[in-house]
Amino acid sequence: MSPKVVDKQKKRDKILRAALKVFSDRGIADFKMIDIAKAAGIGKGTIYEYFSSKEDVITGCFEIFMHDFGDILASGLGEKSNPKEKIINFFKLSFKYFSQHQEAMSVLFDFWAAGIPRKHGTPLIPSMKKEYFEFQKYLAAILEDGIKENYFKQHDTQTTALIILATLDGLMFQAVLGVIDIEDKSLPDKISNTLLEGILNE
Amino acid sequence: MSPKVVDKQKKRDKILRAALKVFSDRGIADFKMIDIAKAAGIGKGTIYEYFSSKEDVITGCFEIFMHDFGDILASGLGEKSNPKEKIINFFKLSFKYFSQHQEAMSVLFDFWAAGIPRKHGTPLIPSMKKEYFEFQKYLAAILEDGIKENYFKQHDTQTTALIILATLDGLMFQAVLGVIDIEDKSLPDKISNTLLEGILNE
Amino acid sequence: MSPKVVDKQKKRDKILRAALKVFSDRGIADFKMIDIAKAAGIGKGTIYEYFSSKEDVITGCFEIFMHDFGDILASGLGEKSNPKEKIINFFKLSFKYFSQHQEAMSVLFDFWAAGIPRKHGTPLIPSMKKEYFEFQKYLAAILEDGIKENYFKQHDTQTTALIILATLDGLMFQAVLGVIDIEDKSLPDKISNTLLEGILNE
Amino acid sequence: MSPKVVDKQKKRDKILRAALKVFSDRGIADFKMIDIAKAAGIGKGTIYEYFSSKEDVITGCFEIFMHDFGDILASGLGEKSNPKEKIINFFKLSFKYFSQHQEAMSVLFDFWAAGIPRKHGTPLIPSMKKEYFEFQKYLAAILEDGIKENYFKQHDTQTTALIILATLDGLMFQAVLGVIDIEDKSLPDKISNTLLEGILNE
DNA sequence: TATGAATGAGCCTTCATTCAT
DNA sequence: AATGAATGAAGGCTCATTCAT
Repeated sequence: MSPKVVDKQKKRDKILRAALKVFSDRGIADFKMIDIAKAAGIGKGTIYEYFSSKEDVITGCFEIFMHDFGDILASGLGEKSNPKEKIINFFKLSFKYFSQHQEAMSVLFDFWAAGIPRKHGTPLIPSMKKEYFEFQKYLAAILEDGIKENYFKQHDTQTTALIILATLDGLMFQAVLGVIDIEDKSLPDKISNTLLEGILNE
Repeated sequence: MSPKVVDKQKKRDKILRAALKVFSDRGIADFKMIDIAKAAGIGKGTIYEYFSSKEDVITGCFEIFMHDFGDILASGLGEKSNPKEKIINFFKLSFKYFSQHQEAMSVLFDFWAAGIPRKHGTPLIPSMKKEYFEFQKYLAAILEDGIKENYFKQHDTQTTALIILATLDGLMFQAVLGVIDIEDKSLPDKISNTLLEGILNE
Repeated sequence: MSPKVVDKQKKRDKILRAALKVFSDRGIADFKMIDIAKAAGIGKGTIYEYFSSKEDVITGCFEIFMHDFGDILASGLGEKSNPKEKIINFFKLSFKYFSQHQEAMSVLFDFWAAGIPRKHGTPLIPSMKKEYFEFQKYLAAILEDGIKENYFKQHDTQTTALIILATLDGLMFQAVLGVIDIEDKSLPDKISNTLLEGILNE
Repeated sequence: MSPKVVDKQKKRDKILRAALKVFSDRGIADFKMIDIAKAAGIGKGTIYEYFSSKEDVITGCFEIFMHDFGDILASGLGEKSNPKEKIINFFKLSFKYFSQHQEAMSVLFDFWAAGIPRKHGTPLIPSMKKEYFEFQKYLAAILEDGIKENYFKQHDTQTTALIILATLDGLMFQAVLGVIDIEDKSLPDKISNTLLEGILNE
């Protein structure tokens, strides 16, 4: 009488975790649906019980990635009171997340490429710009607070926020390439020294 | 040496220019060989007279892109004597290049994604890391000069070079997304103020 | 004998009625098992408690269709004594049936196509020819009676029966296409005038 | 310099002939694209150089079928002057065509089923009704001529035309089922005797 | 040298059927 | 008995690549 009961959300999540692993190993440009099925230990057709298409898996994967990353940031948010420390902490938390989720790091740039608007067709991840603004807002708020607290000079916080984000993004790419090591504990301070001195009040 | 060779080279280049346009419009993940043939105004089979495979076109395209970009940097290299100006100039020249080659900007991140090493298979652009080191060397040399000239503090120039590169890369991504405008003439100074103050000697 | 068996039969019938509706809406070539389940208000798997396969549902559906249609004919059989009226009545009863079962009308030609013998494989409805002979027998008997009663000329009743059946079938197709309207009460007489005059005794 | 030249129209036609054969052998509901490729002696992908989809092949096949059949009718059109003979000739020509194109006969009823309008989706052959009206027009014109020539009684020629068409269609179905034999030379006269006497002027 | 018709490997997706609950 | 989650066989279609012209 009662059919098999499955936690749909949980299984969807399980598939997405498998997908992330596959994306990381083969790249979004190259993976096959069967790869994900195998990685998730399920049949090929089962994926389509939870996702409508290949693209839907990619999009879903981006969403949990953003969600996870957002959680990490939120969890470490209130820890520091010094505004400069907060920014450094942003780098530290980011490094920590990607250090713990190596797969996410490789995939990040596939996501980027998939988020770029094109003359032809809709990008796979149309929400990329919106997501970017969220991060900008997050950092700009910290900078604004820093100015209010007289810790930072008066300056264009929106642009600085973008520059900080740009640096993080670029560093993540270097990490993926193997040019830098995000486990290197001295890195956040070096970044801070290069990036933030210009906006400090003497 | 013979005119035939020159012609071959010229046509190969023509195809690559067409390819870059196509990559920009559709993304490297999505383009078809026929797109390039149409864009180049030639037959589908003709591409294979100049390239051994689809991958070969992508790789070739990355090469002319790097070559072009290198030329721009080299051409503007000697213009400034002030080390800080040299770094700012690096951003200015980069912005100028991508401003003049909008297609290249969209494709940049496809190239990035194609350069990431994977657990499975060889990346499409295996030379990415090597190229990255070239840029690092270029910037580190400027920074070292700046230290010798007592313009910059003593500091870890290799890491600073990477941070500067990271920022440029990240900003390019923002430009592609439409978050920043690289035509904005105030941008290089803002970047310099945020990035370089920390390493300036008072 | 036991109530269970009756229930089984009843539910099987319910599924077949739902199937007929689905066949009508989507065509036999296009329907899915899930469509029938939904139309019957049951689970997908439940169909397989009553039918061994998709083909079995189609066959079963054809059977109830023939059964229903046969009932209609049998019920109206004895009403007329005039042989010509009996033939006209055959058309009238057929039109009445399909008028009351619009779904059956659309499906009729799917059944036809499914009844055609092929070089490759067995037709879905192998009994089509046998069923056809039943109708031929039914009509030929009426015609033979008419000859005995001196109402009809001596003629090849078997062939005439087939011609009458052919005309009915063809008209049903026109009705499905929307070329004729089987509700049109003048139609049976027009048919009779065209079809039967040739065999009437002056 | 000059590429391979192919008579696109001829090859398209070749594929359609192969398709008709396949439809006949397996039915439209059951055939695979690879069947057609094999029957045409070409590769699977080649079909898609000439047709956009599986459906497009079916539609194209219906078109050449109608074209061929129209040609047969047109070729035998003027041969008879007696209006009754013209109608009989219509049957004779139809029988001749299907006798010479056995494949077309089996497929006819697949086409029919594919022409039926459905509540869900567009029929594969939406032009079926339009085609039907052409035949009706063709026969009604012959009947009208017969009336003018005082050969036929005044009567509803449109309906008679439909009844004649209906009979032909139904007979073709019987032929496919193997109930009648269209090679039987006595058949057209029997049909005429049953069908047309009622509209003859005594 | 240039071409585009031909090809088939390969992959996404569907859906009839199964079976654990 | 009833269910619907799971499955994988199957097939339509794409497109990089080849090669006859």
